[in-house]
Amino acid sequence: MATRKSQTLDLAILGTLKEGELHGYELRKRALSLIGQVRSLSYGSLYPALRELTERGYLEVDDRAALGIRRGANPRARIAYSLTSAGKEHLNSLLAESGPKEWEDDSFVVRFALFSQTDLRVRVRILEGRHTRLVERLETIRESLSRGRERMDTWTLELQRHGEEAVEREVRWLNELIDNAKTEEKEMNK
Amino acid sequence: MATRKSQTLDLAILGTLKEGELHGYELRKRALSLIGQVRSLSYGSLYPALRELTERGYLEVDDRAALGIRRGANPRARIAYSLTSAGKEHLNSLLAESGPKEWEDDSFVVRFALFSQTDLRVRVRILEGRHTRLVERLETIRESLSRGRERMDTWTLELQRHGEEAVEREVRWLNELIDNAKTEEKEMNK
DNA sequence: CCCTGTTATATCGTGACGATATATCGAATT
DNA sequence: AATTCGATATATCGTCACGATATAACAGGG
Repeated sequence: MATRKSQTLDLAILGTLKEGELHGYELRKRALSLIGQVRSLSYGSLYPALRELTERGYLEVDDRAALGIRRGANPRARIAYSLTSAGKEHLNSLLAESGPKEWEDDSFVVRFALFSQTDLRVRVRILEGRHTRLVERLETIRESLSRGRERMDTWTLELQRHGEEAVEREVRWLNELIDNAKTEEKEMNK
Repeated sequence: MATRKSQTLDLAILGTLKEGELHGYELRKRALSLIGQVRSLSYGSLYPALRELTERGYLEVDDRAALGIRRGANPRARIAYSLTSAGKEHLNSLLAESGPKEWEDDSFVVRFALFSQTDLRVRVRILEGRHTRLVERLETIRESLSRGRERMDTWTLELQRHGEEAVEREVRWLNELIDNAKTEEKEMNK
């Protein structure tokens, strides 16, 4: 059994499927509207993933259309996938656990898009993790900027400057979100 | 002979090597300072690329250190790579030609970082190409924003909003750069 | 009743890269 | 002077992700 890696893709699929059963084609579109900004999602990744998640018991297949016959022959069969209860559990544990590379662009965006299904405390943890990561990146950039200053190519410099700005913006954005979340947290504890 | 695809990597390597001979390890660091923001560059990609570029005659190897003996056995051998004249030509043609996917993040960043070696007219073309591409992306985002409005998840919405802003900024940035370039162009024609 | 575009599932080859091995050197640390 | 440790440096291999592509059914405009 081809063991895939990317938990990110699993998350995206399971998270999208949380709101009801879907067939592959539609699933892809929905998932892309979540994560399309930073990731692509080709069928070459999607269908193998769907198959494996089914094998593992996280997904259930309801293929009324293509019952039994002509597997793999008839497109337009509309094979509907839905979460099993094990699948829901798995989704929850994925949402709660902190995987490796949790703060990478891909992973963060997916987790963020699924925030409405995520516990408030976990949300804060994810936001803060991303924050730390970005501040680190900012330091790296600034260091390289001050180190090079005179020696560096004009255009490389300009690129770096622009990159710095973008990261700064995202840090500020995160700050706001973290503030909001913490306020919300306090109000719930009252 | 393993034929690689990515012209982007070729560009990065040749462009970095334009300023003088380097060995792999150092080359990687320099190249990363150019494109590190958007791309990673692992040895698993770098060394095969170096080998192939050498085979194609674009690179020349000057391994004083590891002359003849113990190939592949001795690290620290400091194998220095430098551009051949064919390599310089190839670099120039890569810079001038418009490859497929010219406006992807990766490709654009590399081409931008090498602007000091790029003809002014080509610079403008690249900037404008990138501009069009981003405006398209912006339209897609906006469309999806207005289509969903009420129906869409709060967090997905917020993510999209933030993404929109980032793209808008980059468009403005490009506008400035294009203006500058065009001004420069006119002054040269006087 | 074509023709074109969209919906839909599915697979395959391969290129890219993470992980890892190996080894040397310089500079602290003891 | 011995020893540790991190940085320097080259190299390869297995495998995963995905682009490209095939197939075909359907809707609807002309």
